[in-house]
Amino acid sequence: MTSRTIALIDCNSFYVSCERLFRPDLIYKPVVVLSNNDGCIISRSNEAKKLGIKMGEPYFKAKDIILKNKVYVFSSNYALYGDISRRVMRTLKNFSSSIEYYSIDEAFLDLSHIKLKNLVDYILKIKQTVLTWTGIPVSIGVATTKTLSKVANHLAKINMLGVEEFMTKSDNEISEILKKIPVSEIWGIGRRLTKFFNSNNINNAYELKNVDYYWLRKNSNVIVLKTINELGGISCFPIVSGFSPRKNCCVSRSFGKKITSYKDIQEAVINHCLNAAEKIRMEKQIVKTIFVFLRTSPFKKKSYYFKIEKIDLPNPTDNSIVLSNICIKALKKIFIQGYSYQKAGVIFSNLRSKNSYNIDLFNHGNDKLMNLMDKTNSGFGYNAVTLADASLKKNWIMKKNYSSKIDTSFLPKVPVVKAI
DNA sequence: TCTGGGGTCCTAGGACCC
DNA sequence: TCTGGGGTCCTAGGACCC
Repeated sequence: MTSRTIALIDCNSFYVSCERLFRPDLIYKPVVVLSNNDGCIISRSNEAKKLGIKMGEPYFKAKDIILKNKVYVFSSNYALYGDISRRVMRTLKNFSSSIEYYSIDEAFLDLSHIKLKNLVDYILKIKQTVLTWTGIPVSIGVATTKTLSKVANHLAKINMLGVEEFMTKSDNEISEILKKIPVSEIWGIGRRLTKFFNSNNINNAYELKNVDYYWLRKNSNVIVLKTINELGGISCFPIVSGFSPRKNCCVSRSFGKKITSYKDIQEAVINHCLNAAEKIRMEKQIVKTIFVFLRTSPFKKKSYYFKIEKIDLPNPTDNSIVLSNICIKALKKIFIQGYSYQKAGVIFSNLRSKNSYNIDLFNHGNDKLMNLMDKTNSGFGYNAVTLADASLKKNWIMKKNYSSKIDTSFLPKVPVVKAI
Protein backbone atom coordinates (compact mmCIF):
# COMPACT_ATOMS: atom_id res chain seq x y z
CA MET A 1 0.00 0.00 0.00
CA THR A 2 1.33 3.38 -0.90
CA SER A 3 1.34 5.84 1.92
CA ARG A 4 -1.05 8.77 1.95
CA THR A 5 -0.42 12.43 2.67
CA ILE A 6 -3.03 13.58 5.15
CA ALA A 7 -3.41 17.18 6.28
CA LEU A 8 -5.37 18.35 9.29
CA ILE A 9 -6.51 21.95 9.02
CA ASP A 10 -7.61 23.43 12.32
CA CYS A 11 -8.92 26.98 12.78
CA ASN A 12 -7.06 28.90 15.48
CA SER A 13 -9.28 29.82 18.46
CA PHE A 14 -12.18 29.50 16.04
CA TYR A 15 -15.05 31.23 17.87
CA VAL A 16 -12.76 34.06 19.00
CA SER A 17 -11.51 34.46 15.43
CA CYS A 18 -15.12 34.68 14.19
CA GLU A 19 -15.92 37.44 16.67
CA ARG A 20 -12.74 39.29 15.72
CA LEU A 21 -13.86 39.42 12.07
CA PHE A 22 -16.33 42.11 13.11
CA ARG A 23 -14.13 43.57 15.82
CA PRO A 24 -10.69 43.99 14.26
CA ASP A 25 -9.80 46.22 17.18
CA LEU A 26 -9.62 43.04 19.30
CA ILE A 27 -6.71 41.46 17.44
CA TYR A 28 -3.83 41.07 19.95
CA LYS A 29 -6.27 41.64 22.84
CA PRO A 30 -7.35 38.85 25.21
CA VAL A 31 -10.78 37.52 24.16
CA VAL A 32 -12.91 34.59 25.32
CA VAL A 33 -16.19 33.09 24.09
CA LEU A 34 -18.64 31.49 26.51
CA SER A 35 -20.75 28.36 26.10
CA ASN A 36 -24.53 28.49 26.00
CA ASN A 37 -26.08 30.18 28.99
CA ASP A 38 -22.78 32.03 29.50
CA GLY A 39 -21.68 29.00 31.49
CA CYS A 40 -18.13 27.99 30.57
CA ILE A 41 -15.21 29.32 28.58
CA ILE A 42 -15.02 27.40 25.31
CA SER A 43 -12.73 29.49 23.13
CA ARG A 44 -9.74 31.62 24.10
CA SER A 45 -7.39 33.85 22.17
CA ASN A 46 -3.67 33.22 22.69
CA GLU A 47 -3.53 36.31 24.90
CA ALA A 48 -6.30 34.85 27.09
CA LYS A 49 -4.50 31.47 27.26
CA LYS A 50 -1.36 33.22 28.47
CA LEU A 51 -3.32 34.76 31.34
CA GLY A 52 -3.98 31.23 32.60
CA ILE A 53 -7.66 31.02 31.64
CA LYS A 54 -8.43 27.36 31.14
CA MET A 55 -10.52 25.62 28.50
CA GLY A 56 -13.92 24.62 29.85
CA GLU A 57 -13.53 26.63 33.03
CA PRO A 58 -16.78 28.03 34.47
CA TYR A 59 -17.08 31.73 33.70
CA PHE A 60 -17.74 32.73 37.29
CA LYS A 61 -14.50 31.08 38.38
CA ALA A 62 -12.45 32.99 35.81
CA LYS A 63 -14.21 36.29 36.41
CA ASP A 64 -11.47 37.74 38.61
CA ILE A 65 -8.76 37.25 35.99
CA ILE A 66 -11.12 38.49 33.29
CA LEU A 67 -11.97 41.74 35.04
CA LYS A 68 -8.44 42.42 36.21
CA ASN A 69 -6.98 41.96 32.73
CA LYS A 70 -9.80 43.56 30.74
CA VAL A 71 -10.51 40.36 28.82
CA TYR A 72 -13.24 40.82 26.19
CA VAL A 73 -16.11 38.39 26.66
CA PHE A 74 -18.64 37.11 24.10
CA SER A 75 -21.66 34.83 24.43
CA SER A 76 -21.56 32.14 21.78
CA ASN A 77 -23.23 32.93 18.46
CA TYR A 78 -23.60 29.66 16.57
CA ALA A 79 -25.42 31.19 13.61
CA LEU A 80 -22.27 33.17 12.90
CA TYR A 81 -19.79 30.35 13.58
CA GLY A 82 -21.74 27.91 11.42
CA ASP A 83 -21.77 30.29 8.49
CA ILE A 84 -18.06 31.12 8.76
CA SER A 85 -17.29 27.40 9.07
CA ARG A 86 -19.09 26.72 5.78
CA ARG A 87 -16.99 29.40 4.08
CA VAL A 88 -13.75 27.93 5.43
CA MET A 89 -14.72 24.42 4.31
CA ARG A 90 -15.73 25.64 0.86
CA THR A 91 -12.33 27.28 0.51
CA LEU A 92 -10.51 24.10 1.56
CA LYS A 93 -12.43 22.05 -0.98
CA ASN A 94 -10.50 23.87 -3.71
CA PHE A 95 -7.28 22.17 -2.61
CA SER A 96 -8.40 18.55 -2.63
CA SER A 97 -11.48 16.65 -3.71
CA SER A 98 -11.01 14.26 -0.81
CA ILE A 99 -12.03 16.18 2.30
CA GLU A 100 -13.57 15.16 5.59
CA TYR A 101 -15.47 17.84 7.52
CA TYR A 102 -14.46 16.64 10.94
CA SER A 103 -15.91 19.35 13.15
CA ILE A 104 -17.03 22.96 12.99
CA ASP A 105 -13.41 24.12 12.89
CA GLU A 106 -11.44 21.15 11.56
CA ALA A 107 -11.07 19.23 8.32
CA PHE A 108 -8.86 16.43 7.02
CA LEU A 109 -7.59 16.81 3.44
CA ASP A 110 -5.96 14.11 1.35
CA LEU A 111 -2.94 15.74 -0.29
CA SER A 112 -1.42 12.57 -1.76
CA HIS A 113 -1.51 14.18 -5.19
CA ILE A 114 1.06 16.83 -4.14
CA LYS A 115 4.76 16.10 -4.75
CA LEU A 116 6.82 16.08 -1.56
CA LYS A 117 9.11 18.85 -2.77
CA ASN A 118 6.10 21.14 -3.26
CA LEU A 119 4.31 20.18 -0.07
CA VAL A 120 5.34 23.00 2.24
CA ASP A 121 4.59 25.64 -0.38
CA TYR A 122 1.22 24.04 -0.98
CA ILE A 123 0.14 24.02 2.65
CA LEU A 124 1.37 27.57 3.13
CA LYS A 125 -0.79 28.49 0.17
CA ILE A 126 -3.81 26.79 1.77
CA LYS A 127 -3.23 28.70 4.98
CA GLN A 128 -2.86 32.02 3.17
CA THR A 129 -5.92 31.47 0.96
CA VAL A 130 -8.19 30.65 3.90
CA LEU A 131 -6.98 33.77 5.68
CA THR A 132 -7.50 35.99 2.63
CA TRP A 133 -10.88 34.59 1.63
CA THR A 134 -12.45 34.18 5.08
CA GLY A 135 -10.32 36.12 7.55
CA ILE A 136 -9.79 33.00 9.69
CA PRO A 137 -6.24 31.96 10.69
CA VAL A 138 -5.59 28.21 10.55
CA SER A 139 -2.84 25.77 11.56
CA ILE A 140 -1.96 22.83 9.33
CA GLY A 141 -0.32 19.53 10.25
CA VAL A 142 0.60 16.93 7.65
CA ALA A 143 1.59 13.27 8.07
CA THR A 144 0.85 9.78 6.78
CA THR A 145 -2.06 9.09 9.16
CA LYS A 146 -4.81 11.10 10.80
CA THR A 147 -3.43 10.52 14.30
CA LEU A 148 0.06 11.72 13.29
CA SER A 149 -1.37 14.72 11.44
CA LYS A 150 -3.08 15.65 14.71
CA VAL A 151 0.33 15.56 16.40
CA ALA A 152 1.83 17.65 13.59
CA ASN A 153 -1.01 20.12 13.93
CA HIS A 154 -0.34 20.41 17.63
CA LEU A 155 3.25 21.43 16.78
CA ALA A 156 2.05 23.79 14.03
CA LYS A 157 0.01 25.65 16.62
CA ILE A 158 3.14 26.57 18.56
CA ASN A 159 5.69 27.22 15.83
CA MET A 160 6.14 30.43 13.85
CA LEU A 161 4.90 29.24 10.46
CA GLY A 162 1.68 27.71 11.63
CA VAL A 163 2.36 24.62 9.52
CA GLU A 164 4.22 21.38 10.30
CA GLU A 165 4.80 18.31 8.17
CA PHE A 166 6.21 14.86 8.98
CA MET A 167 6.33 13.61 5.40
CA THR A 168 9.99 14.49 4.78
CA LYS A 169 11.12 13.51 8.29
CA SER A 170 12.95 10.27 9.07
CA ASP A 171 11.54 7.69 11.48
CA ASN A 172 14.15 8.74 13.99
CA GLU A 173 13.14 12.36 13.82
CA ILE A 174 9.48 11.47 14.30
CA SER A 175 10.39 9.24 17.26
CA GLU A 176 12.22 12.14 18.89
CA ILE A 177 9.13 14.30 18.46
CA LEU A 178 6.83 11.61 19.90
CA LYS A 179 9.03 11.29 22.99
CA LYS A 180 8.07 14.84 23.91
CA ILE A 181 4.32 14.35 23.50
CA PRO A 182 2.46 13.11 26.61
CA VAL A 183 -0.05 10.30 25.95
CA SER A 184 -2.92 12.56 26.99
CA GLU A 185 -2.23 14.72 23.91
CA ILE A 186 -2.87 11.85 21.53
CA TRP A 187 -6.16 11.83 19.64
CA GLY A 188 -8.37 9.11 21.12
CA ILE A 189 -6.57 8.93 24.47
CA GLY A 190 -8.81 10.57 27.03
CA ARG A 191 -8.71 10.90 30.80
CA ARG A 192 -9.32 7.29 31.69
CA LEU A 193 -6.87 5.82 29.20
CA THR A 194 -4.20 8.34 30.23
CA LYS A 195 -4.55 7.14 33.79
CA PHE A 196 -4.41 3.53 32.69
CA PHE A 197 -1.27 4.02 30.58
CA ASN A 198 0.48 6.21 33.14
CA SER A 199 -0.09 3.58 35.82
CA ASN A 200 1.62 1.10 33.49
CA ASN A 201 4.59 3.38 33.03
CA ILE A 202 3.65 4.54 29.55
CA ASN A 203 3.90 8.29 29.58
CA ASN A 204 4.72 9.64 26.14
CA ALA A 205 3.59 8.96 22.58
CA TYR A 206 6.82 7.12 21.73
CA GLU A 207 6.30 4.66 24.59
CA LEU A 208 2.68 4.29 23.54
CA LYS A 209 3.68 3.51 19.96
CA ASN A 210 6.03 0.75 21.16
CA VAL A 211 3.68 -0.84 23.68
CA ASP A 212 3.40 -4.62 23.68
CA TYR A 213 0.64 -5.40 21.19
CA TYR A 214 -0.64 -8.57 22.83
CA TRP A 215 -0.77 -6.99 26.25
CA LEU A 216 -2.75 -4.12 24.79
CA ARG A 217 -5.12 -6.40 22.94
CA LYS A 218 -5.97 -8.06 26.20
CA ASN A 219 -6.41 -4.82 28.11
CA SER A 220 -7.99 -2.52 25.61
CA ASN A 221 -10.32 -2.11 22.66
CA VAL A 222 -9.93 -1.96 18.90
CA ILE A 223 -9.94 1.83 18.71
CA VAL A 224 -6.86 2.03 20.92
CA LEU A 225 -5.14 -0.65 18.81
CA LYS A 226 -5.84 1.38 15.70
CA THR A 227 -4.50 4.52 17.36
CA ILE A 228 -1.23 2.75 18.17
CA ASN A 229 -0.94 1.56 14.56
CA GLU A 230 -1.53 5.09 13.35
CA LEU A 231 1.28 6.40 15.55
CA GLY A 232 3.54 3.96 13.73
CA GLY A 233 2.43 5.28 10.35
CA ILE A 234 -0.10 2.56 9.50
CA SER A 235 -3.33 4.21 8.47
CA CYS A 236 -6.40 2.75 10.20
CA PHE A 237 -8.79 5.71 10.14
CA PRO A 238 -9.54 6.56 6.52
CA ILE A 239 -10.72 9.96 5.39
CA VAL A 240 -14.51 9.84 5.31
CA SER A 241 -15.70 12.28 2.70
CA GLY A 242 -19.27 12.95 1.75
CA PHE A 243 -22.33 13.39 3.88
CA SER A 244 -23.45 10.63 6.20
CA PRO A 245 -26.81 11.04 7.90
CA ARG A 246 -26.78 11.38 11.65
CA LYS A 247 -28.09 8.56 13.83
CA ASN A 248 -29.34 10.70 16.69
CA CYS A 249 -30.51 14.24 17.13
CA CYS A 250 -30.46 15.87 20.55
CA VAL A 251 -31.66 19.34 21.47
CA SER A 252 -31.26 20.36 25.08
CA ARG A 253 -30.56 23.55 27.01
CA SER A 254 -29.88 24.63 30.53
CA PHE A 255 -32.46 27.15 31.66
CA GLY A 256 -31.38 30.76 32.20
CA LYS A 257 -32.56 30.37 35.79
CA LYS A 258 -33.88 27.49 37.86
CA ILE A 259 -37.43 26.52 36.89
CA THR A 260 -40.10 25.00 39.13
CA SER A 261 -43.28 25.37 37.10
CA TYR A 262 -44.48 22.56 34.87
CA LYS A 263 -45.84 24.98 32.27
CA ASP A 264 -42.45 26.64 31.77
CA ILE A 265 -40.71 23.31 31.34
CA GLN A 266 -43.30 22.08 28.88
CA GLU A 267 -42.78 25.24 26.85
CA ALA A 268 -39.03 24.57 26.74
CA VAL A 269 -39.46 20.90 25.83
CA ILE A 270 -41.83 21.73 22.97
CA ASN A 271 -39.36 24.27 21.64
CA HIS A 272 -36.52 21.72 21.78
CA CYS A 273 -38.75 19.18 20.07
CA LEU A 274 -39.63 21.62 17.25
CA ASN A 275 -35.96 22.44 16.71
CA ALA A 276 -35.02 18.78 16.54
CA ALA A 277 -37.92 18.06 14.19
CA GLU A 278 -36.82 20.83 11.84
CA LYS A 279 -33.27 19.48 11.84
CA ILE A 280 -34.29 15.96 10.90
CA ARG A 281 -36.68 17.20 8.21
CA MET A 282 -33.78 19.06 6.64
CA GLU A 283 -31.94 15.74 6.41
CA LYS A 284 -35.05 13.92 5.19
CA GLN A 285 -35.15 11.63 8.20
CA ILE A 286 -37.90 10.30 10.44
CA VAL A 287 -37.85 9.30 14.13
CA LYS A 288 -38.57 5.90 15.58
CA THR A 289 -37.59 6.46 19.23
CA ILE A 290 -37.93 9.56 21.39
CA PHE A 291 -36.32 10.35 24.73
CA VAL A 292 -37.29 13.28 26.92
CA PHE A 293 -35.18 14.09 29.94
CA LEU A 294 -35.28 16.47 32.85
CA ARG A 295 -32.82 17.20 35.60
CA THR A 296 -31.83 19.45 38.45
CA SER A 297 -28.31 20.84 38.80
CA PRO A 298 -25.73 18.03 39.08
CA PHE A 299 -23.65 20.34 41.29
CA LYS A 300 -26.28 20.21 44.01
CA LYS A 301 -25.75 16.58 44.86
CA LYS A 302 -28.10 16.42 47.84
CA SER A 303 -31.27 17.18 45.91
CA TYR A 304 -30.28 15.78 42.54
CA TYR A 305 -33.03 14.48 40.30
CA PHE A 306 -32.58 13.04 36.80
CA LYS A 307 -35.11 11.11 34.82
CA ILE A 308 -35.38 10.11 31.21
CA GLU A 309 -38.44 8.68 29.48
CA LYS A 310 -38.32 6.66 26.31
CA ILE A 311 -41.17 6.29 23.85
CA ASP A 312 -41.14 4.05 20.79
CA LEU A 313 -43.28 5.21 17.91
CA PRO A 314 -45.32 2.56 16.11
CA ASN A 315 -45.24 4.84 13.07
CA PRO A 316 -41.97 6.75 12.62
CA THR A 317 -42.59 10.39 11.68
CA ASP A 318 -41.06 13.82 11.14
CA ASN A 319 -44.25 15.66 11.98
CA SER A 320 -43.82 18.43 14.54
CA ILE A 321 -47.36 18.21 15.86
CA VAL A 322 -47.26 14.47 16.43
CA LEU A 323 -43.77 14.64 17.92
CA SER A 324 -44.51 17.46 20.34
CA ASN A 325 -47.60 15.67 21.63
CA ILE A 326 -45.49 12.61 22.37
CA CYS A 327 -42.87 14.75 24.10
CA ILE A 328 -45.53 16.27 26.34
CA LYS A 329 -46.78 12.81 27.24
CA ALA A 330 -43.24 11.73 28.16
CA LEU A 331 -42.55 14.89 30.14
CA LYS A 332 -45.68 14.41 32.23
CA LYS A 333 -44.38 11.02 33.29
CA ILE A 334 -41.08 12.33 34.61
CA PHE A 335 -42.00 15.73 36.02
CA ILE A 336 -42.25 15.87 39.80
CA GLN A 337 -43.48 19.01 41.52
CA GLY A 338 -41.09 20.46 44.08
CA TYR A 339 -37.70 20.35 42.38
CA SER A 340 -35.79 23.33 40.98
CA TYR A 341 -35.00 22.19 37.46
CA GLN A 342 -31.87 23.19 35.60
CA LYS A 343 -32.11 21.51 32.22
CA ALA A 344 -34.45 19.65 29.89
CA GLY A 345 -33.89 18.01 26.55
CA VAL A 346 -35.25 15.91 23.73
CA ILE A 347 -33.38 13.15 21.90
CA PHE A 348 -34.60 11.73 18.62
CA SER A 349 -33.07 8.32 18.17
CA ASN A 350 -33.32 5.43 15.71
CA LEU A 351 -33.40 7.91 12.85
CA ARG A 352 -33.94 6.55 9.39
CA SER A 353 -34.31 7.83 5.88
CA LYS A 354 -37.78 9.05 5.03
CA ASN A 355 -37.55 7.59 1.52
CA SER A 356 -36.80 4.09 2.68
CA TYR A 357 -39.91 3.85 4.80
CA ASN A 358 -43.60 3.51 4.19
CA ILE A 359 -44.96 6.64 5.77
CA ASP A 360 -48.10 6.28 7.84
CA LEU A 361 -50.92 7.25 5.48
CA PHE A 362 -52.75 9.23 8.12
CA ASN A 363 -49.77 11.51 8.69
CA HIS A 364 -49.08 12.08 5.08
CA GLY A 365 -51.30 15.14 4.65
CA ASN A 366 -49.25 17.03 7.21
CA ASP A 367 -46.13 17.01 5.05
CA LYS A 368 -47.36 20.10 3.23
CA LEU A 369 -47.89 21.93 6.48
CA MET A 370 -44.41 21.04 7.74
CA ASN A 371 -42.84 22.13 4.44
CA LEU A 372 -44.63 25.44 4.68
CA MET A 373 -43.52 25.91 8.27
CA ASP A 374 -39.87 25.21 7.44
CA LYS A 375 -39.91 27.48 4.41
CA THR A 376 -41.49 30.34 6.35
CA ASN A 377 -38.98 30.02 9.16
CA SER A 378 -35.97 29.93 6.86
CA GLY A 379 -37.26 33.02 5.01
CA PHE A 380 -38.53 35.13 7.90
CA GLY A 381 -36.25 34.04 10.67
CA TYR A 382 -36.17 31.43 13.39
CA ASN A 383 -39.55 30.70 14.98
CA ALA A 384 -41.55 33.01 12.72
CA VAL A 385 -44.14 30.23 12.70
CA THR A 386 -44.46 27.80 15.56
CA LEU A 387 -47.02 25.87 17.60
CA ALA A 388 -49.31 27.72 19.98
CA ASP A 389 -47.95 25.75 22.94
CA ALA A 390 -44.35 26.60 22.16
CA SER A 391 -43.73 30.26 22.73
CA LEU A 392 -45.43 32.36 25.30
CA LYS A 393 -43.51 33.37 28.37
CA LYS A 394 -40.00 32.07 27.69
CA ASN A 395 -39.15 32.05 31.38
CA TRP A 396 -36.67 29.30 30.61
CA ILE A 397 -34.69 31.10 27.93
CA MET A 398 -30.92 30.94 28.33
CA LYS A 399 -28.58 33.72 29.34
CA LYS A 400 -26.74 35.46 26.51
CA ASN A 401 -25.51 38.66 28.04
CA TYR A 402 -22.50 39.31 25.82
CA SER A 403 -23.69 38.41 22.33
CA SER A 404 -22.35 40.21 19.29
CA LYS A 405 -25.78 39.47 17.72
CA ILE A 406 -24.20 39.29 14.27
CA ASP A 407 -25.72 36.76 11.90
CA THR A 408 -24.13 36.65 8.47
CA SER A 409 -26.63 34.03 7.28
CA PHE A 410 -29.71 36.20 7.87
CA LEU A 411 -29.91 39.39 5.85
CA PRO A 412 -31.59 41.75 8.35
CA LYS A 413 -28.83 41.03 10.86
CA VAL A 414 -25.83 41.50 8.58
CA PRO A 415 -23.71 44.48 9.66
CA VAL A 416 -23.98 47.54 7.43
CA VAL A 417 -20.91 49.52 6.45
CA LYS A 418 -21.40 53.11 5.36
CA ALA A 419 -18.84 54.75 3.08
CA ILE A 420 -18.71 58.48 3.60
C1' DT B 1 -25.56 33.05 43.22
C1' DC B 2 -23.40 31.52 38.67
C1' DT B 3 -20.69 25.02 36.08
C1' DG B 4 -22.45 23.86 27.66
C1' DG B 5 -24.20 21.04 23.97
C1' DG B 6 -24.07 17.53 20.51
C1' DG B 7 -22.24 13.65 18.64
C1' DT B 8 -20.01 8.46 17.73
C1' DC B 9 -18.45 4.03 18.88
C1' DC B 10 -17.43 -0.08 21.87
C1' DT B 11 -18.42 -3.56 25.28
C1' DA B 12 -20.54 -6.41 28.70
C1' DG B 13 -24.45 -8.56 29.93
C1' DG B 14 -29.20 -9.96 29.49
C1' DA B 15 -33.01 -11.86 26.74
C1' DC B 16 -34.25 -15.00 23.66
C1' DC B 17 -33.97 -18.82 20.42
C1' DC B 18 -32.81 -23.47 18.76
C1' DT C 1 -30.10 -33.41 43.01
C1' DC C 2 -27.86 -33.19 38.66
C1' DT C 3 -28.72 -28.38 34.74
C1' DG C 4 -25.36 -27.61 27.31
C1' DG C 5 -23.75 -24.84 23.88
C1' DG C 6 -23.94 -21.52 20.62
C1' DG C 7 -25.85 -17.89 18.19
C1' DT C 8 -28.14 -13.15 17.58
C1' DC C 9 -29.97 -8.97 18.99
C1' DC C 10 -30.70 -5.23 22.06
C1' DT C 11 -29.54 -2.01 25.67
C1' DA C 12 -27.23 0.69 29.18
C1' DG C 13 -23.27 2.69 30.37
C1' DG C 14 -18.82 4.30 29.50
C1' DA C 15 -15.24 6.53 26.90
C1' DC C 16 -13.97 9.49 23.60
C1' DC C 17 -14.28 13.64 20.36
C1' DC C 18 -15.14 18.77 19.21
